[in-house]
Amino acid sequence: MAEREVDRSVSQTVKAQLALRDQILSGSLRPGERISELQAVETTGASRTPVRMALVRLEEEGLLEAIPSGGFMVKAFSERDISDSIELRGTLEGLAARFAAERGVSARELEPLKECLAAIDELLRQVPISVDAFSSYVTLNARFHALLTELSRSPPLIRQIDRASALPFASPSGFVMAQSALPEAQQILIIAQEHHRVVIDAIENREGARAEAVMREHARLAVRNLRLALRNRTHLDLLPALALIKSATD
Amino acid sequence: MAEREVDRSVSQTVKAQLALRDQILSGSLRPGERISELQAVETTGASRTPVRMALVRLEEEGLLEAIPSGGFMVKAFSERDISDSIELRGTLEGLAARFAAERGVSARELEPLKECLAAIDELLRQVPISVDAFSSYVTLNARFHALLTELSRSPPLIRQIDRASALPFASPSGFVMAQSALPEAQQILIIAQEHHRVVIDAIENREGARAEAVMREHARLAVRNLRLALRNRTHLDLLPALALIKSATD
DNA sequence: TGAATACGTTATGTATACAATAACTCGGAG
DNA sequence: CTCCGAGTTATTGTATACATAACGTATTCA
Repeated sequence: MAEREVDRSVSQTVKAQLALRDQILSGSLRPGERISELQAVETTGASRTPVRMALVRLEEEGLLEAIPSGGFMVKAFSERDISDSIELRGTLEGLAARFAAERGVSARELEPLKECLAAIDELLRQVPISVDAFSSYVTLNARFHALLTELSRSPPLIRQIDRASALPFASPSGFVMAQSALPEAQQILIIAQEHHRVVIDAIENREGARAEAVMREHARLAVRNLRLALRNRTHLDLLPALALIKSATD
Repeated sequence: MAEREVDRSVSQTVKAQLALRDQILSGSLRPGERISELQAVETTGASRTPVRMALVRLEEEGLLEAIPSGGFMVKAFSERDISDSIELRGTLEGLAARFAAERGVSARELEPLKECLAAIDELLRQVPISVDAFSSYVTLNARFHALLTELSRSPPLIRQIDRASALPFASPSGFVMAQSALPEAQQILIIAQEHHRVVIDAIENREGARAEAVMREHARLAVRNLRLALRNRTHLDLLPALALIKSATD
């Protein structure tokens, strides 16, 4: 064995996967760029076998694309790919909300959602919102969406939503950060929070159709805001996740 | 190198993946059963590295589940998991139909869909439908759904639908075969065909909401029929794909 | 001078050896 | 008789060596 430093706390495969994902999302690896296994071995510290397993997982996750002649490259996305992904996720979350409403949710299960809601309310009281508060918002928002998804009690649906969220631009942190650069950010967040409130209310009152509708509207709001953010390209360098957008790199 | 027979026409990884998937779907490997790598090496003819890559892919595909202590087991599904997956797929196909309607589709692009429709009409003229005709129907139906999905022109959505369809019970062949055992099969297929007709009409007339609604109804029909099929357990041994249902194995 | 082919280099696909961990069994003690 | 523990075995995780295919470069021929 070489002088390789082996971290036994997590598996080499997971370590490599996280490291490579970071490199992709941070923009170290550009869209369309081929990923060299040897290079990945050096940067991640794992050997080729776990690196290859990580590459396969990232391909299935949608961040990488297999090259026919062999190997993998960083996938490139169009602006429409991204807005479609957001709408897709909203559609799935709408289904989750409807399932939750139709199948019934106890007050105890709604408790953490309401706590999340209250915490976000607290943050939004700041005008204008600080960068730190925005960072907290991103975390809380992600937590809210994850909890809501769980309420569906449908493992296949939860799994699929996780997949849809794996695409970074569709993840809360992705598009919420995009919105943070906008002057309209505060107003947007207030509307989004209103959606959160309505979906909980609809679930409590077992109104499946209303719960579904508001989550879809929530996604449409996000799509509109993404478009706005992409028009204001001046702020886009703040958004590493959006480095994946093909057209932005040209 | 041992006396191993190496088939160089396809990659060992793909070969192993196909072989293992077959074993799972055919019921050779039962739900909850642990998959031994060594055993998989023997049955697939590939070595451990490609076998492991195949296992990772099948896990991402949803057929396998990682065991915390290491290795993989065949995933087990409840009846609700399956009906949820069908509804999930219907929801995604509804979105695809809406995208197609809203974004517009040329007559030329609709041509293959209409050919598919006509071919199915031809099959359904037989009363009662033969087993061979049913087999053809499964193929044609899968083709119709695939073509419809393509019309959305949304790579992320197409990808996600493929994923949702990877779960065999949600795939056309899976649940359509389940329906084939039912005495009501013929009537069901006629209604399903009517849905196909409506969605094409809606797309032609650029009625997004109607296109989406009919695909969702299409899925709800499938869910109802799956429930019917599961009540008639006498026919279920004909349906290897449904061997994945947890409760059916008890 | 340009194009095509052959050769060399590099990177991926595959196989296997080695290491570490988890499960199982057997034995002993309470 | 049961429960706990140590040893052993089997299986997975990791590393690396080898095979093969693709790409780039250089040289030669037209």
